[in-house]
Amino acid sequence: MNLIIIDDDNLVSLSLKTILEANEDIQVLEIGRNGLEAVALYDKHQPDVLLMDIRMDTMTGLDAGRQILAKYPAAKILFLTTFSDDEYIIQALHMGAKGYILKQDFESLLPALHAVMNGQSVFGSEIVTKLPTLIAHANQFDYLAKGISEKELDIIELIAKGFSNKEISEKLFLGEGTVRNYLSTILEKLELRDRTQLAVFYYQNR
Amino acid sequence: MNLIIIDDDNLVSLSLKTILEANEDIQVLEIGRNGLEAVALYDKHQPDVLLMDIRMDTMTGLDAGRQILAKYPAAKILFLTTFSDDEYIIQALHMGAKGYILKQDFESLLPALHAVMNGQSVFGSEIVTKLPTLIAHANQFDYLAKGISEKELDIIELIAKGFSNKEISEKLFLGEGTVRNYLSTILEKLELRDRTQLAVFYYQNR
DNA sequence: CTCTTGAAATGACAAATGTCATTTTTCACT
DNA sequence: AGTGAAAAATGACATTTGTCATTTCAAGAG
Repeated sequence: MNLIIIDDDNLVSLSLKTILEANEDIQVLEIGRNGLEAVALYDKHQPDVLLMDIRMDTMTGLDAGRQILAKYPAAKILFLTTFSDDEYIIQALHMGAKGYILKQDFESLLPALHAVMNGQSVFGSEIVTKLPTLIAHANQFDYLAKGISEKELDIIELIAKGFSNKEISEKLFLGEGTVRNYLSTILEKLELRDRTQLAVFYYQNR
Repeated sequence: MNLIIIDDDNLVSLSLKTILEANEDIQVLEIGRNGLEAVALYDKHQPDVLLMDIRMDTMTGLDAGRQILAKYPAAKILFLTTFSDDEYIIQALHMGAKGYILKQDFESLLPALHAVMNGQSVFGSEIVTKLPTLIAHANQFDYLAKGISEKELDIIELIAKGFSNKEISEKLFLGEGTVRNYLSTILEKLELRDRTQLAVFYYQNR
């Protein structure tokens, strides 16, 4: 099995190489230090599996992965992560990575590699348990980008829980009319018509 | 590595056993034919990994898995499936299964087992790609169970898209008042107060 | 044919909602 | 203290929404 290892910490790459090559059927073709090198090296060798750190300086592992998969859709990419970088997991999944496991977990690496080699996807179990909630929190709509203030966001969230203007005004210590005004501007900013559409929007963008 | 295999098709179990035991470090302790036997056999042997079909006659693999995990939280259960039984995947995940792979995929089985043995979770890649949508569609609320009719369901869906009563009445060729009446009874059945709460309910239960 | 039943409609009403122009309050800044 | 700009409130208004009692209509059962 041919591998390429990418990690910005040379020590990590080298120890991985040593550990893995102790196994006779594994060959580490080359080692890279960042996303750019990952793309180049993949192009050069087209290894069976690409073992890559996710957070690196020059180019993140995700970007590199995307580029590689664009060119080689069948590429098998296994991400290494120091601790569970929650934010990246979904993206990695969505991108088409074959797995996501902890660096520390030396013994797991070998079987994981074999599994990936055979077309499976492998995830550390801590990660799998988190998956449902992670997916839920992904794809968040960026309200702030649309010029929506903190207070407006509060109101959006309360509407998305089904509260009436009156209830919202009480919770936020505002006049009911004020809440109505806020809602009015929110609707305008998001180009929606009424509170129900707002609730729908809220749930469809997350 | 000690295994127990559960499958209602004896032929499957036996061929699996043969294939796996060709590998010297694997022992199949015993074979079972349904969920009940799975629980009993797990109790008896407490194997390293339990390899189990998901859909079986007497007791489904999921139920068996749940019972086993209740008693042995560290149990490693790897589900086998004929084709991608979409409905079960989420449940299996949520239950704490260590994996979910296709029966046909003989070569994958061995590395998958080793990965599981080492604390990873393994999934066929077809399954991983589906995951996001699957999770979205899981947890569907059973409207029919609450005595909600087809037409009422239509209306719920339209409200959950943000349409007004007028718009709904046009789409459904009903009077606007009729739509209001329908909504009224829907709200009562689901113990909600207004259309916004209905939309919220809709999105939170799926 | 009549009776029953359920779907669809009507009309009337109170309450909630959304819009808009205007005012009051607050608070930071000089 | 005085000024300007947000933030919050007010009041008036049209519209939508939800509730309820009642009516209409069609289809199937007897």
